Amino acid sequence: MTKEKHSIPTCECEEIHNEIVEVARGEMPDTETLYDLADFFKIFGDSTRMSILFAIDKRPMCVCDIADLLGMTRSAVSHQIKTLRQASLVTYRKQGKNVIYRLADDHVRDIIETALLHIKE
Amino acid sequence: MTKEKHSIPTCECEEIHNEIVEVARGEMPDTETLYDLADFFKIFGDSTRMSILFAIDKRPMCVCDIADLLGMTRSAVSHQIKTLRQASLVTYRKQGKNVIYRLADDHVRDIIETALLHIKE
DNA sequence: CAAACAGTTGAACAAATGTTCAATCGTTCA
DNA sequence: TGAACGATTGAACATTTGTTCAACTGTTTG
Repeated sequence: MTKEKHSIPTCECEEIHNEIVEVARGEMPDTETLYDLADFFKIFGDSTRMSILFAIDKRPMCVCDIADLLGMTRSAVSHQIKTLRQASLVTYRKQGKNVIYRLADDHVRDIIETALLHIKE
Repeated sequence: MTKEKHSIPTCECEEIHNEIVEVARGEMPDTETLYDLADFFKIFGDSTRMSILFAIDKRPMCVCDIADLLGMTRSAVSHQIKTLRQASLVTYRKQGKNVIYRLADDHVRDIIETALLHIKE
């Protein structure tokens, strides 16, 4: 694109803390880890998905039950469940015509518990 | 707006687990908590904000330093920092012309640590 | 005081995300 | 086999979200 206005559009203040910036740069996680972390949290960042996680927390349920419980269409639930599956937050088991979903492991509960502590100051 | 197609657009299967749904309904957190939780996680669900959190984790820094470290404009950093401040994830201290940002508390580190465990299977 | 600079803000634009709708898949069971 | 049903999927649409740009605040310092 060879488009340049003033060479770099970023910070140009030289006066402060250049050593600190360099040290911090060396300690940053690699880009992929940062994206993976963000993607992981993105899953929790939707109240519908959060509801689904709480719904199946104690009692595994099928899509139809979840839809009824949360007042959503089955389609919407299915779309969100797919997201949760891809992030390995839920697993499933087929049972007759139904697909029963449950939480994948205990990390999920731990993370939500810690978050609850934080938002209650 | 008085628009109704088939009374309710949700799940209508009656065959399964109505008791389970009712019990689960009684155990759901209230709506506000669900939204607060989702909003809280939403903050972590962006790689830029995640980078900022890691950047200031060990060493408090000013906006200018962060912008330089992450290759962003000061404006973009400031916008994101505002989000982090509103969620009480960072605090600041004025120092001369600069505003030095730091992590607010240890919950933040705990949550990120647990997430790191999860994404590494 | 006025210039310089760190930082903030709002509007506009572009990209990502969630829900709906309709079509489809795959099991079950009459 | 074929109808019924639970579940999934893709495309379209509306909403949300992040970055850029330009203007502005407030503090420092010559």
